[in-house]
Amino acid sequence: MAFWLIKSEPSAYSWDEMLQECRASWDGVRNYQAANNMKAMKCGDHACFYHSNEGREIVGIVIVVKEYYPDPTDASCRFGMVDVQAVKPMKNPVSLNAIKANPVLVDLPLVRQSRLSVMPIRDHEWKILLEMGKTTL
DNA sequence: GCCAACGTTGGC
DNA sequence: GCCAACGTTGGC
Repeated sequence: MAFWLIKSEPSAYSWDEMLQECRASWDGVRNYQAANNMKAMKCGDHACFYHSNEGREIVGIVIVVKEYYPDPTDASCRFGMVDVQAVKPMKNPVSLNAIKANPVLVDLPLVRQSRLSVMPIRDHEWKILLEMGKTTL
C-alpha cells in the first residue's frame, strides 16, 4: 500500500466537488513525472487531496479506485489518468505553512518541487500528515 | 500581479 | 542534440 499527494486548484476542481461527486477521473495531467507517479498507483492506495494556489492546504483523503488508463481529454494520446474516490475530509486541514514548519516534512516534493502535481508520500510522512490533520483512516 | 522554477517547442 | 524562446504552475 502506497501513499500519494494530488493537487488541484479549487477553482478548477475543489474538494467540495470531490465530496459531491464522490468519484472523479484525475484527468488533465500533462507532465511526465506526474503521469509516471500515477502509473505507479494501485487500487487501494490512498492520497492526500491538496488545494493549490488558493487555500494551500491538504483538505481531504481519497483512495485510488481505477489504475492508470488513457486520458480521453489528451488529444496527443500521451497521458493517462486514474480514478479516485473521496474517503473523508481532513478534520483539521494541513496548511503548506505547517508542512514547511515540520522538519520531518521538508523533503516533500510539495516543498522542494512546488510545480509537481502528483507525488509519492513516504509512510512516516503520511503518518505525520494524518496526525497534523487530526484524522485517522 | 509578480516572478522563480521548470517543462516544452522548434529552429538550427 | 543544443539551446533560446516561450508557456505554465503555483507560492508569495
